Amino acid sequence: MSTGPRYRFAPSPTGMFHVGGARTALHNWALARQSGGTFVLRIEDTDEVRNRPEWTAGIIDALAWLGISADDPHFEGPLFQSEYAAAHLEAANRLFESGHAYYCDMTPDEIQDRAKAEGTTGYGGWSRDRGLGPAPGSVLRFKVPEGTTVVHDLVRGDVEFDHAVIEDFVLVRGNGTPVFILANVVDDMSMGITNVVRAEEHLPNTPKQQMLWQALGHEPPVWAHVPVLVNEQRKKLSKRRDKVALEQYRDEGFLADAMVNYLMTLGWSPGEQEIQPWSVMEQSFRLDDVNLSPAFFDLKKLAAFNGEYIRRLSVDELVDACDPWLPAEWDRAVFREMAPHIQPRLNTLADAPGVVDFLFLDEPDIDDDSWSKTMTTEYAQPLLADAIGAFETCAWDAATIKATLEDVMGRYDLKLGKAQAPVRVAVTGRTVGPPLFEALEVMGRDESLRRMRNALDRL
RNA sequence: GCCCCCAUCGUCUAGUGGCCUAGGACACCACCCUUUCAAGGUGGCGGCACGGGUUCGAAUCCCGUUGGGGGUGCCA
Repeated sequence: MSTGPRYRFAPSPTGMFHVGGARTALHNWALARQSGGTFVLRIEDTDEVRNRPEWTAGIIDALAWLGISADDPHFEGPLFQSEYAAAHLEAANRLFESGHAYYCDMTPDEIQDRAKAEGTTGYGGWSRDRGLGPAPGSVLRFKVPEGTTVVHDLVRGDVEFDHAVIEDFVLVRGNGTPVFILANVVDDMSMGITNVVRAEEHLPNTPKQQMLWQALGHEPPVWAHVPVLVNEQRKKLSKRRDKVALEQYRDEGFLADAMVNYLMTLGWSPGEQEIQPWSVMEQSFRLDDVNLSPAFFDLKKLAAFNGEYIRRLSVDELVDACDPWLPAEWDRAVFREMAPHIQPRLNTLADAPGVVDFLFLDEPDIDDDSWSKTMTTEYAQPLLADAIGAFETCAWDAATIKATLEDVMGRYDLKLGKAQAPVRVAVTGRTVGPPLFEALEVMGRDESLRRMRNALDRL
């Protein structure tokens, strides 16, 4: 095990794995690896009603997809918070014994009523001096001392919080279970975490957690709060209304490398060239350089990155990558022949089948608009007939097929752009698609001619 | 309401007092290339929120205003 700094990523398994979480994980991963430290994965599975085992598996799978997994010696875990419940309660008890915390038997309703009566909001520390002991239904609250707490944040600098505005927060619920703020700190302490890098939404928790570290007799970790990711309305990305599931992007044919690269450009810049391999970004990432403003998760730019990464794939890599999106019965050898031609036309791997499906269907799926646009011209029928005649005997390779059609179209005073259209629609069903002559070559003379004759019959 | 954070093209960013008539990328537009559509090439549009300071000099420092965000749970 490494002796360097210990970072951690501590998601809760309450839903699909969030792209924001993915970015935070990447930050921690880069920092841990560049410093020869450790990345601890801790699953915070203490919310019994919202937890689901499949979400935990989803987190681990998604991280592995990004390249963060136990295969790497810098990775430690997964550790499960639920297994440390005894330590959380033991810490809570120590806090009570040392006078840093006290019990309170007021219900939420009673607290609200009293606050209303006194014209204040929140909890007023009313049970501080009542000397209550543990009892069923009572909560343990932290006794926030007077003064201020300064959080030294590597991204934001020093942030000062006045204790007067921090109420005595709950550490242990009435049902005896610890809350996040306590469990999180106790685990970080016992796991020897030295650096906490997380999203900005946790910044308001930080003074409370820092007080807990100190009350428990430890030096707090180095903090860093990176800005949140937002949607087009500039609201924090939410699982409910935004498309945030990393799994979903994977299933739609986004490449892990593209996703990783894009995520890293949110709130940080890898330099003049923003398309960079992970090996480079991992070493150059610095918290000092992280932006302070929320960043919009832009699907269009992600897609552009993805297209760029797809174009950089070798043909073999592309064919392999597309495989999960291709119907099992499609001939991979045929697909492979077309792969180089569709490569620059793909934004996602999931686009692949739709671009070449005509090669594998028994009959082309004729698009009505395409048909009416190209087949209603006066030259469509004679040109198709002539092309069929010429194609019956010419050599069957893309260059010759092209030359043959060019020869035919000369009789109609057409440019290639116009002349290829009826053939394209007859064979592929659409006006747009991969290069036609290459597609014809791959499809073969017999099937190409059959489709052209069928189209001719319809005219 | 209260606390905290933030503010460069539509978006992501470079920029840490003079290299800035503010650079790049995505998006958008035009042209070129072209076998349709892409890809590629070239060019264009477009920004330092506002007002005060400090300074010989400010996108960069300070203050205020405005605007945005996060948090205010016996969720995490």
